[in-house]
Amino acid sequence: MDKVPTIKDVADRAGVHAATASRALNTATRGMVNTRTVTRVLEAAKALGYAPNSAARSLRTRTSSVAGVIIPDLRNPVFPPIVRGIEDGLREAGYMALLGNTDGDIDRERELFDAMRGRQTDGFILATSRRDDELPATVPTVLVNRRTDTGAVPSVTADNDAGVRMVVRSLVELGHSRIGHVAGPRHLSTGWERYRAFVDATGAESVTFAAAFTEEAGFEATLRLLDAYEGLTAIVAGNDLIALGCYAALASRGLSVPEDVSVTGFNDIPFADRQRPGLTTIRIPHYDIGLESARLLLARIANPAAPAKRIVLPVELITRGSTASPKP
Amino acid sequence: MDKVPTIKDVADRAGVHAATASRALNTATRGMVNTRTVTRVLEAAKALGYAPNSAARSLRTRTSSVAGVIIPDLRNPVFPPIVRGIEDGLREAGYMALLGNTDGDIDRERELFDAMRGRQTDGFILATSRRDDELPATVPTVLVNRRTDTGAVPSVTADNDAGVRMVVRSLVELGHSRIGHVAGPRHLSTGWERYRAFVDATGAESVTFAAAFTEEAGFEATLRLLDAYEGLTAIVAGNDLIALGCYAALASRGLSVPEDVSVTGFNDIPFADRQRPGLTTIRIPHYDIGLESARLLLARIANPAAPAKRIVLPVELITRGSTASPKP
DNA sequence: TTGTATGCGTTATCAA
DNA sequence: TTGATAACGCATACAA
Repeated sequence: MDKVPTIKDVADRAGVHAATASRALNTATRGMVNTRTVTRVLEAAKALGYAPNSAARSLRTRTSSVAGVIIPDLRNPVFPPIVRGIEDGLREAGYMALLGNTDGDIDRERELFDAMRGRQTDGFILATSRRDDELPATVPTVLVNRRTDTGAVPSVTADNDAGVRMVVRSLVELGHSRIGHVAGPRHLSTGWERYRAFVDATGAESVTFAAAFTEEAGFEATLRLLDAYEGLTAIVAGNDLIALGCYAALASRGLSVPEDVSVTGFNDIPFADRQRPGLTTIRIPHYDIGLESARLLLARIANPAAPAKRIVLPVELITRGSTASPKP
Repeated sequence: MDKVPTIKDVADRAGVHAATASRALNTATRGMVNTRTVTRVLEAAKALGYAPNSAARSLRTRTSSVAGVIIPDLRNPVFPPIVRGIEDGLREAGYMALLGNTDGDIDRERELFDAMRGRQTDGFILATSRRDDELPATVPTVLVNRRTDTGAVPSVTADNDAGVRMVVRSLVELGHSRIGHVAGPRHLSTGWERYRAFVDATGAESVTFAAAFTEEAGFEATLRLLDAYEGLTAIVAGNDLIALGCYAALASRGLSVPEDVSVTGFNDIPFADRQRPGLTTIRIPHYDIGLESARLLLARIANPAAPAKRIVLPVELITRGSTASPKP
C-alpha cells in the first residue's frame, strides 16, 4: 500500500466510520466524540502518517489556509524581512503564503490577484496598492506598508509622519535651514505621506519627486533638485535607496556628504550602516510590520465584518555619519 | 446571482453538457470538441467571468500547479534574487510558489515539507538540504544552490570549484603565499565544495569552519584562524557574509584590509560593492540559478523518470578593494 | 456519541 | 463529437 492514506483508511484502522474520524481529527468538532474514540483515531492517523487532503477539504469548506502575498519586487531590500514576518505570522495559524511579484505593473498585479483567487486563497496581503486603488471587497485583504486614501482597507504601516518629523527636527537642531526633499512617487502612500509630512514640518517648497523608490530614480531626482534649488545644505530622501541615489548625484557634482550636504533616508534597510558614510535614517520595524499584517489578515478572515483597523507602528531615528552641522 | 460561476453554469449558457464544457475549456482536450462548440463555450465562460475551482480540479487530477519553495531564511541576501528567479520561472508554466523558511532547523523543514505536501504541492525546490539528506523519491524535487553527496537529486548550483580557484589564483598572482580559509559549514554542499576546492588549489591546511554562513559565525571563525595560523596575508571566506565577519575580526585585532590582510568573499550579494573596502568576490548568477531550478522542476514534473540533471552555472571574479599585494 | 447520506466542482471513463 | 455517470476526499445535516 504505497498510496497516500485517506480519512477512510484511518477510520477503518480505528474501527469507526469516516465521519467519526473526521470529527475526531478536527479540533473544532472533537468535543462531540468519545475521548477513547478520539485517542484511537489519533493513533491510527499517526500510525498511517495521515495528512488530510487539502484539495478535498477546500472543496468542501471553501477555505484553503493559504494567503496570497503580492509585492512589487522581492529584491527591494525592504521586503524580505516583511515577508519573513508575514510568513511567521501566518504560520501561527497554520496558514501558508503564496508569493507573487508585480514589478509595480498594475496589470500583472491584477493577473496575480485573479490567479491566486482561483487557487482558493483565503485572503490577501498586498504591498503594491496605489493610493487610489479600488480593491474588491469580496475577499479579506490587508495592505502592508501602504494605504489607500479612503482608509477603507485595513493596513499596517510605519509611522511615516513621525519619522519625517524626527528627521527634520534633527537636521534643524544641527543648524540646517535650507532643506530639500527627494520624495518617492506621489501615487504610493509612502511617498505621499512622507512628502506631506516634510512640507508640514518645514514649510519648504524645495521638493522633487523620484519616479520610483530606486537608487536610479533617486539619482535623477536629486540632480533636478540641485538644479532647481541652490544652496541646500541637507536632503531628506523618500527612502534609503533614494538616499543612495542622492549620494551618487552629490558625488557627481563634486559635493561630499555630510561636509557639503547632509542626507537622510527612510527604512534602515540592511547594510544602511555599511554605506559610506553610514546613512542617518528612520528605522521601521520591518519584521513586525509583516507579522502584524498577517495577524490582522487572520483576524479579518475570522471575522470579515470587523472594522478595518489601521495599525501604525512606531519608528526610530538612527543617526549615522551622513548628517552633520552645515558649514558656517 | 452573486455566487461564483461553475462549469455547470458555463455549460448551461452554452447549451452543452458540463463534460463538454470541461473538454472545451481545457486546451489538452479541446481537440475532441467541435470547433463551433468550443467558441460557444469560451464565450459563455468569458461572459460569466468563469474561473475554474482549483480545489475541485486538484482533487480530481491530483495536481495543483503549485510548487513548494523552502529556504533557510529570506533575510539572507542571497535568497531574494534566487526566489525571484524561481517565481518567474514557475510563472512561465502557470505555476505559483508556496514559500517557507526553516532557519536551518531540520525539524521545521520536515514540518513544512509535509504541510506543503498536504496542500497538493506538485513539487519542491529546496535550498536547505544537507549533504547527507535523504529526500523522499515520491515527489519531484530540485535542489537550488545545494547538492547532496550522491547526486541523485537534480540540482542547480553555481560553479563553486571554479570560483574558489579563480579567487585563489588571483591572490597568488598578487603575490600571496600564506592564504587561510574561513569555510562555511561542512554539512552544506556549498561550504564543503568550496573547502575542497580551496584545499585542492592551495594545498594549505590553514582552515577553520564557521558554524553558519553568517557574519557572526565568520567573525568567530576568523579569530580562531588568526590564533591558529600566524602570518596569513590573505583570507578566502566561504561567502560574503563570512567575509564581513572577517572584516570585523581583523579590525578587532588592529589589522586593516587589504593593507595587512586581503579578504575575498563568495556570492557577490547586493551591497558587496558598498562595503568598506569593497569586497572582492565571486559573482554567482542568483536570478538565473532560481530561474533554471524552476525550469528543471517543471521538466521533472512533466517527466519524473527523466535523469537527475545537475546544472552548474558559471561564475565570475569581481575584483574590488579588499584584495591587494601583501606588504613586502 | 456515532453512523448514513449527500454534495462541494471538476474531469475521466464509458456509452451513445 | 457529445452526454451520462462516477469518483476524487472530506465535512456536515440529519437520523439513529
